Amino acid sequence: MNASFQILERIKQCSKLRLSIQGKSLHAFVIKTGLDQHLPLYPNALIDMYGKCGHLKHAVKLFDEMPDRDLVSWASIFTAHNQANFPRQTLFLFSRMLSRDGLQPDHFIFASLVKACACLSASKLGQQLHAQFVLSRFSDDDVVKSSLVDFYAKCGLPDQASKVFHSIVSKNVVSWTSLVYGYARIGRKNEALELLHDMPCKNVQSWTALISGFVQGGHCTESFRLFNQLRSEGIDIEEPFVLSILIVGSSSLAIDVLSAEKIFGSLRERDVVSWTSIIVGMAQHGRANEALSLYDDMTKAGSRPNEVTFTGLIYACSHVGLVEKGRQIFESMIADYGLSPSLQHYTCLVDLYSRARHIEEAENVLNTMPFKPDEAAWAALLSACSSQAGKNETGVRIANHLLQLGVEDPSTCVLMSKIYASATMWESVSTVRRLMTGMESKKKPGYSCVDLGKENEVFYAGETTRHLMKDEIVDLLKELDSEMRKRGYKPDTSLVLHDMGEEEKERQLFWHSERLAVAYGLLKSARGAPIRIIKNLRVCGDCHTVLKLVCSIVGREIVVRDANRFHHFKDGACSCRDFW
DNA sequence: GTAGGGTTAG
Repeated sequence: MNASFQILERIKQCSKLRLSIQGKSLHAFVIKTGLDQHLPLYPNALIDMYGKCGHLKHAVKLFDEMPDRDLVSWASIFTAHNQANFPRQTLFLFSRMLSRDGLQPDHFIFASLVKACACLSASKLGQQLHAQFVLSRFSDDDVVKSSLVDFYAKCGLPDQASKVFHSIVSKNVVSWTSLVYGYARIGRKNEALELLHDMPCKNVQSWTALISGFVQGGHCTESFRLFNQLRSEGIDIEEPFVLSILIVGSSSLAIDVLSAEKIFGSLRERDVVSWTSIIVGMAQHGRANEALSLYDDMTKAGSRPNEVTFTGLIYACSHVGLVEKGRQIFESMIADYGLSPSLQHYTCLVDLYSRARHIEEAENVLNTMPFKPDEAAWAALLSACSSQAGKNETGVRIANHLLQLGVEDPSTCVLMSKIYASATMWESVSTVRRLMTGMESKKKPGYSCVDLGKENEVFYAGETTRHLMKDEIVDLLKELDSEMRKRGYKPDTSLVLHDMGEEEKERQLFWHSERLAVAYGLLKSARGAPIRIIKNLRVCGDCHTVLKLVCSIVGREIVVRDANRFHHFKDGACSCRDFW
């Protein structure tokens, strides 16, 4: 019996230290010696070990072969999926746990489920779990509470996070840090800093959480100011972790002083994450050639790219129409690096082909890839069909398919409606319009934030805006409008949903938040400086046209980060090449 | 005495 417990101890060590090779040989040993027949608690410890060492498949295999699974088995398999970044699968498996094994969650299960919800920002489900947890006999558990703090922080609900936080009996660095992150993410700087100040146990991670919270929430200027402040106070934060975040932060601002390239250049040691950060940053800004040449440097420097690196690279190729290069990179990822492409990689590949108008190839990828294509993947192809003459038949087929599948993104609806309209399928057009009206009522209010370095100003859509400089803003927008019309601009009202006259629809467009923000930026920023806008939703088609015209009329660069990507408007064109 | 949970990067 002693020997069994010794083996167990060693398996635990392997989990903890992520020693997958030793773990595997222990597994082999257990089978060879027949210990698996006697070993108590077999194979939960092995499932945990495989999960922690990143061998999800092995963990799942052992789990599936188990005749009787207990809560520990389920908790281990949930953690394995969370760690492999499959939070959806965790939640799916939970429903199986209830239905198949009839087990009720304990505190371990609650914690891993809440974590999955946090990863997905699944606020409704997470709150349901919270309610269930409160009613359970585990409601005193501090770790679950801590996971809830993180969950609310990631969902952008710091007040809820704080409520749970204060109910924690023995608060530790994890619970504190989660709340700091929550405040930072939503831009509540003073609260974040105060909390950090009061924190008895702060470490490098806490500072990092603060900075990354600001970056994630789009408050990039703030994160740099903080970074400088911390440096001047002698706090040791020059570790690759923070710098990687700052590379992301600086590439989302496209600023000069501490630009991503500069930070990257100053790194003493470059790991796969810092290389990937700079590559992704370049790719997002449409600077594909720089991204590709950095990739060359990376491999020459002996750093091994991973899945995320490849996402960035294919994305980069896709933006400049380097179809062949993108395909090669995709293949090299599998053949040279032994990585298995995820749904996201396939979606990037579809995007690559679609943007280059290689519609058959794109459709072929969708039909043969080992994943069920999601809405984003179909939408990439649909977009190509709608902008290419003669591809309407394919477009209609895909739109029909999407209609059956269920659509969630209004921009997909816009594409579908375009396709149906050009096929004169009016009945389908109105079906899609009805769908969109339903979405409209659920839509978050759109806003744009103009970043002027020292200050930020947020604008919401609509003429009720009560801004001190409203008159100046409107005058400038009118002036720009008439100049744009001289250059052939015709408002595209096809995306305005409300049932109203054409003129009224144009008025709606005129008051879109990004225009107000750009006008204010033009009035307030230093001459010649780029105007930087952060928008919570996607830029609409009409605003995209307007911004292209405005940048050439005023001779200024306009950078918009919307919900999906960056748009660099310069000399009448956009870095997204009108495909977003 | 035995196994499972929560913070920060791309």
